[in-house]
Amino acid sequence: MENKNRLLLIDGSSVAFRAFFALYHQIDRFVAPSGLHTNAIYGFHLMLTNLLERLQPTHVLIAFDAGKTTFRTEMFADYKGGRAKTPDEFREQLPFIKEMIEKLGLTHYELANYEADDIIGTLDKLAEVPDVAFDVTIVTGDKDLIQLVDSNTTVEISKKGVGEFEAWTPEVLQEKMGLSTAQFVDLKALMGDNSDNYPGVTKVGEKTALNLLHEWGSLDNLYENVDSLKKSKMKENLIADREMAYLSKTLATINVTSPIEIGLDDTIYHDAKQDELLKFYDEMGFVQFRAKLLENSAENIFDSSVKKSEIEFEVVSAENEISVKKDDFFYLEIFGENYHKEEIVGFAWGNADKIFVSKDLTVLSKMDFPENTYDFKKNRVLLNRLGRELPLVSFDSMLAKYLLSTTEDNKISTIARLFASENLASDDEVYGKGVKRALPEDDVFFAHLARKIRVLVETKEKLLTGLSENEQLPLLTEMELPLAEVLAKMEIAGISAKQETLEEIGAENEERLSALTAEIYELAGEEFNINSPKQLGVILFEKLELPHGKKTKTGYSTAVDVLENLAATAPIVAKILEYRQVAKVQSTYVQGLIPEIAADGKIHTRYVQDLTQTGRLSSVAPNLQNIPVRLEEGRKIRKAFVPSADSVLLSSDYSQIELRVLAHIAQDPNLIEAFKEDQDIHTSTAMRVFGIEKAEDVTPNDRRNAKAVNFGISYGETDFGLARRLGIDRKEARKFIDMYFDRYPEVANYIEATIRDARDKGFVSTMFNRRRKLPEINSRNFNIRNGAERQAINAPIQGSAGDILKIAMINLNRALLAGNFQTKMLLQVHDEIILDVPNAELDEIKALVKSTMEDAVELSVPLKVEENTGMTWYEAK
DNA sequence: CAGCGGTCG
DNA sequence: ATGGTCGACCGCTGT
Repeated sequence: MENKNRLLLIDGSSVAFRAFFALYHQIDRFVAPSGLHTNAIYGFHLMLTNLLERLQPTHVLIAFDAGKTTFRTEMFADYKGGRAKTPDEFREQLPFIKEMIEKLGLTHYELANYEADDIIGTLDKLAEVPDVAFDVTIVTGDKDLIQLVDSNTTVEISKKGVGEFEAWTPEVLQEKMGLSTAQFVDLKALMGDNSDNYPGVTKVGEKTALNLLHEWGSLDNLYENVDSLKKSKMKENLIADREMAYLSKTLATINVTSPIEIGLDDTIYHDAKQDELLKFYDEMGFVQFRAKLLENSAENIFDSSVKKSEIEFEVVSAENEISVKKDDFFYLEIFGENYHKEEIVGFAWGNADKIFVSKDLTVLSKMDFPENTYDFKKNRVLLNRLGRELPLVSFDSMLAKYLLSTTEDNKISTIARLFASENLASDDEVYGKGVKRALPEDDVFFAHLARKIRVLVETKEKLLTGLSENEQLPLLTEMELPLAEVLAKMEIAGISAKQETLEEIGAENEERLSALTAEIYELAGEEFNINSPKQLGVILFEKLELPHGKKTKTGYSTAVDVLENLAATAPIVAKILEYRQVAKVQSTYVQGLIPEIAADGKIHTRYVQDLTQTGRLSSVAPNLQNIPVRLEEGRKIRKAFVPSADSVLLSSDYSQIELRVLAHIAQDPNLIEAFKEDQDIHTSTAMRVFGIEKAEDVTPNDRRNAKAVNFGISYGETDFGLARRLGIDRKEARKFIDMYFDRYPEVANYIEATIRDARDKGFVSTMFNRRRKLPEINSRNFNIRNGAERQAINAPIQGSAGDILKIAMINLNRALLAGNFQTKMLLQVHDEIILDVPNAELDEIKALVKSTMEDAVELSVPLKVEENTGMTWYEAK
């Protein structure tokens, strides 16, 4: 297999046509400076780069149809007749596609009187010479070429979009249609081809044709035995259309001996013609491709010899005098992500005139730090480990970029791609990936660090301008930056976790797991891996023949809702559910958390501040925002989290913050009233939606239904989803939702207005101007568009709630400092804060936290905070 | 590395 | 008719 030649054959005509329609909806966005439409050119390029990267071919040929008339039209005048005229916007792009192919270092070819298919078939045949050993991949939009699949040839049919292909091999053909390669043409002979406009046999479509071939094996054999068919309309049609069937077969058959004037050697994949390609991209207005090409990287698929622009820097060590200007940028480098553990491997600072780099950590203990950085929180934690307190900066490029757009990551190389004049190689490219990751030679390493500084310096103004245009500057300077300082403090503090407690739980779990395993094997009658959904599916739904519900892409679903329906009738299922519960706690929370306890007996999570689409935080290594609470089984884990000496844990959480935010944003009078009067919101909704007069007449079931509706609304839930979740009739669910909107009309208006606004502007905003872009909101794909609409409804609600807690944390941090308290914030879990409170401060702190959180912002409804204390996190809930 | 499953708000 | 609830992280399996 190794060193094999790989030939990629592309049906250029059909792929270009696909590309044209894939991006047709955005045709007005794809216009070159000259006015030429470029959607097909652009899409073709995308498909091409995708294929080249994935398949790594050594030889490539892109074949095109030569013109309207071919040998096939001579045989059958109507061949490809009746087709709609190709759109002018498409035809005008074809010459440019061919030009682009040449500049990319690839070959295209067309031949008078023959179709692209025939060129491809002929080359495919040439590549079959035994000792040349080619792997051939054919890419097309047209199923006809499937007739070429064999052990060396795969045919990929382009599906939706520009990146999706369906691979056909002899095995796939057998599996999907029950046909051999040779039978494929007979299929076309019988069923004809609508788009090529040859009819095959009257009234015979794919289904009938397949049945006939499965029975008779081939067209020839079918016609040899046609008389023995029992009398039917189909028999008459077969006999009457015999000639047309054979003509169709001829038309469908690809000519693999076309008189082409090129050979395999002409298709060798050369390097791109860089300068010409750049010029071409400029003409087309392809900024992204241009940037990608300029990105001087090993990964660059065109050419790895792109010149990097020079970078100047000075290497500094402890003996040197250290010069830092206030408005310099600085940047600390570590290998890996976990700045609580990893060492600083280098750092840099500077401005547009002068950049300094160093590896000497003693420099860090002496230098003053400037006011601009990238990822303040990381720098604060790293320097804290060196015993230095990094003063708060005034600008953080990572946070600025995150606020501007959450669609991409916020790496410096990404910032460069979007905002700088020149791209920056990614860390993976410079340092290597996985086991190969290593510190490069000093000159390479320092140059990379210096380039990072150069990008940060160059892009600051653009980022600031962007924020200012969006009215997001306060979000950076008054929210994310001060928050970064608070989060750093929390991460550094960590939360004490008792390994013994986890081990005790672990030992218990192990015993239960082995007992459960034995019982499950007994009930199954054999041993298998209970953790494998695949093996489990076979046991439950094949061996034990339990009724299977939904299926997944890879087999039967064994998800909890499926199993719960079976638990009552099948004892093994109940045991499996119990096993799953224990196994989850054991692997993720016992075995997962123990190694995360640091030498100081604490767990130091990292809050990722620049990730979520809505503005929430996330927590990693470990995630302390999903410690079990719902089921007692897992909730025990919380017993391992304890306060420091002479202190307690205080947990303060906002009650119903998202619904309160919804009430405020939507300005719905009924919802506002309910919260103002401090009614139980689910009971209140039950009364309004179900028309119940007195609160005491609301049954637990009514309240449960109302609660489901309340939550579902802010997610944009449909009647189908609500019905499934509540186990009720879909019609009834519809009634609930309609009644809800009737009783809370402004909520209905909010949803409608938000979606309209999103369509209009392409993004939605929180109360504090945090944005979420929604590029899919105008998608023509029903599912994608609906998904974006639900995100549009939810993001301002979830995001505003997140913003409010961030404000509360900042204010609380200030209040704790001002009051000189020893109390420490430890954790944040989306709507709650967990604090370590010395007993002596408890009363005062409880009041302070509550008021700070409740007064974080003034809404049309009051914010309400509930508190719990305990000697473990388990008790403080 | 993707897919499944499960944990949280 | 379609598919049908938002936002996250992590462990295990199987290729």
